[in-house]
Amino acid sequence: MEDIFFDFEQDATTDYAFWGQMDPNFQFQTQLDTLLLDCTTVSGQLSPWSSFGCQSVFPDEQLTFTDLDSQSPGLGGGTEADSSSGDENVESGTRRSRRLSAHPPYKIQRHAANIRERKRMLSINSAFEELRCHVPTFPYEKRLSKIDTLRLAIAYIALLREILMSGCDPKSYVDECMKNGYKNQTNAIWNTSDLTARLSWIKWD
DNA sequence: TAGGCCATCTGGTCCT
DNA sequence: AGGACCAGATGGCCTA
Repeated sequence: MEDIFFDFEQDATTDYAFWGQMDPNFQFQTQLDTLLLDCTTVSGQLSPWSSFGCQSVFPDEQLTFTDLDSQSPGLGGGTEADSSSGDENVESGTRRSRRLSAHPPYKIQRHAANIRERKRMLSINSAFEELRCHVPTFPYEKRLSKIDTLRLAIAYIALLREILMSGCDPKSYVDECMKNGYKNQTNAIWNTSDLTARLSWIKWD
């Protein structure tokens, strides 16, 4: 019996490693997260996912907008810096317009937009973090990437739907899949022996 | 070292 | 008008 492939690059099972190692940007991320969560507390506008506890153990530190300015990897070192660094050789329209528009009010608006964008991305990331908590993973598996998280979630939902439609006991259904291979109608691509193996870790009681 | 993944900045577009 | 959303560009980190 052949496996159905959900095509998750299939490498997730081959390069297991302990994950959760310290992110090199952890300190900055922590401060930024704290700031943005503080903003959320005030405004209450962040995604509902942001209230979940996945990142709740960070030290309680304060960060000002000035700190953001100085610590952000991109600010001061990225395209904005390039456009004002005196590189006269490049005079593309984009650069020219950027240079002309880099007056203080614009920069303030741009900086505010950057902060909103970072906040938006953080809310997306916290949603991904929450989703990671809901898809089956091995205890020793490395952290799923965003794309793998989405694909595994799709495969997982498809399998759950089929279990529901079958009316079988979920554990028996998974056992049957492990034994005989898994067939479904979707054309999603993920090695289902991986998926069912993951599901075998679930305590069904 | 190349490739994958990610965070960030940025400008454009859409929406309220 | 201002904010949300989006996609492209860029650079850093990590791993095979």
